[in-house]
Amino acid sequence: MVSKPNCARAAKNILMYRQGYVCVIVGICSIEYKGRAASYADFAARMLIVKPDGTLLIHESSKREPLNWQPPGSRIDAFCENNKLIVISKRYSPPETIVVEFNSLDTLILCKLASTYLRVLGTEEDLVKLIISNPSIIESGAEVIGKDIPTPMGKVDVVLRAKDGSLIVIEVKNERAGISAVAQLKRYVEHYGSMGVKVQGVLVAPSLSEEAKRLLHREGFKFISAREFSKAKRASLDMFIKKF
Amino acid sequence: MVSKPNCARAAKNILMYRQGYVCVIVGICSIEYKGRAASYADFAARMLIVKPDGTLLIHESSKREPLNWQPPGSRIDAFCENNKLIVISKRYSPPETIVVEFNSLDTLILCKLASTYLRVLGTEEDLVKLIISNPSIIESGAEVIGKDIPTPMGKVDVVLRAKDGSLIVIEVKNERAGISAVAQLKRYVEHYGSMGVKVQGVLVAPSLSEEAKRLLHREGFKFISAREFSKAKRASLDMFIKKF
DNA sequence: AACTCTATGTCGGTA
DNA sequence: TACCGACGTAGAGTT
Repeated sequence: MVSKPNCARAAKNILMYRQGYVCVIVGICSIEYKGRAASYADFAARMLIVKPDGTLLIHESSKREPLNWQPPGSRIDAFCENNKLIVISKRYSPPETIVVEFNSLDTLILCKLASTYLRVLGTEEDLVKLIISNPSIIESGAEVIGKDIPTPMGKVDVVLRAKDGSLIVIEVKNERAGISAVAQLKRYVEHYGSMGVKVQGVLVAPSLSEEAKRLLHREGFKFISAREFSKAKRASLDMFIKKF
Repeated sequence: MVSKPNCARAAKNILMYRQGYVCVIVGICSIEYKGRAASYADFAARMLIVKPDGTLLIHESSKREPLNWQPPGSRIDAFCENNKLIVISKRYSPPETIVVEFNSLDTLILCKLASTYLRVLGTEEDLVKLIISNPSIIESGAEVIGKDIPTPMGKVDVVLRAKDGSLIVIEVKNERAGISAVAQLKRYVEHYGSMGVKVQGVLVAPSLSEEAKRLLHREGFKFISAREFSKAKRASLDMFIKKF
C-alpha cells in the first residue's frame, strides 16, 4: 500500500507496526539519539523504517549500516505536532531514545513482510550428504562405506573406512546432543567392535551437553561441531551461479 | 517518487542507483546468496533496498539486521526475464553473489537521500570530562582551572589557562551550535576580558550553523568539531582545531 | 538475566 | 590491499 505524504496519516501508519505492518517513510528529518551514546543529525533526506518487532532504522544513501536505529523490542510512538511528524522510540535496559522530526514527507509505504528470518544452512540430511560427498572432512583419506546402514541397534548414519583400514562410525545430530546420542553411538561402535574390527566413534552435532561431553571423552569418541561443516559447505556449494 | 510495480520499470529504476538514487522494492522474492557463506530463502514478501554506493539490503518484518545483504562497492544488475524481476549483485574480494528473483512486485520507490553519515558521539558531559582530563587537546600545555564555573552570565563549561597565561574559555554543545551558543561564549569571553585578562574563546560542538560560523569568525573564536574531538582519545591533537 | 562467542559482522584507521 | 581495533556492534546459544 502506498499513500500520499500526510502528517496525520503517516503517524497513524507508523503505529500500525503494532498490527504487524512495516512502515517506510521517506522525507526530510532530524534525528536526536541518546542512550549508550548520543548523536544529533541535522535535517536531511532520509528513509525511516519501522518494523512490527519494534525495530527502527534510519538509512541514508550509503553504507550497509543505518545512520541511527533502535533494536527489536523498542516502543514507538508517532504523532503530529505543528504539522510536523514526530517519531519517538524508547527502549529500556539500556535506556535509549530516538526522536525523529520530519519537516517534510515525501513517500510513505505500509506493507506486510515475511517474518521467516529463516536461514537454510543445513538439516541433518544435508550434513550426512556433505560427509558422504567429502569424507575427508571427518578424516583425511577416509572412504565412504555407506549411510543409513541397518544394525540390530538401528541405522548408523554414516560409516567410513579410514586409511588404516579401521571403521569410522558417525552419528549425526542437527541439535544439541545429549547422552542418548553418545549412548547410541556407543552401541554402534560396540556392535562393530564385537565383530573384531577396530572402530572409531564420531559424533557430529551443533553442540554437546556437559554429560554427553564427559561420556564422549570417557569412551574416547570424537566430536565434530556441525558449524565446521557449514563452513566447509561454502567450498562445496556451486549450485547457483548465474551469468551477470 | 512512487510508481506502480512494473517489471521493466523496476529494473530500470534499480539501475538508477548509478545516478545517485536509492531504490526500494517491496514484493515477493526468493534470494540466493553465495560467498563467505551460502543461503537460500524461498519466495516470500520482502523489501529490497539498493543504494548509490552499491549497498544492497533485503529486510523482512523483524530484526535490525537484513536477511541478506551486499556491502558498499558491490556491482548491481537488474533485468526482466519472463516478466520476473531479477536483481543480481556481485562483489569481488571476497567473491560474493546475491541473486534476487521477484515473482510479484508490490511497491517501488525511487528517491535521493542524504549522504552525511554524520555520527556525533559523546554527551556534553563526556566531552567536558575529556577536556578536563587532557586539556592539551585544546591547546598544548594548557592547564585546567575548572569546570562549570559560575559567572553573572551563567556557568562556563570549562576554563583553561594557556602557557602564556591567557585564559581559554570553552563552551561545549553536543548538538549543532547556533548563534546563541556563540553569543553565550562571547558573553563569557567579554566577562573575563573586562577583568583585564587576555582571553581566547573556544566552541566545541558537533557542527555549526552558517550564521554561527560567521559570528564565530568575526569574534576570532576557535571551533572544534566534537566528532573529530572524540577521536582525540587515541590520536593527537592540535590538528583538530579549525579556525574559520 | 547475564555471560560468551560468532558474524557473509561493518567500519575506520594505518602500514 | 591486508591487518588491527572499536562498535550504541547484533544475535544466538549456554549457564
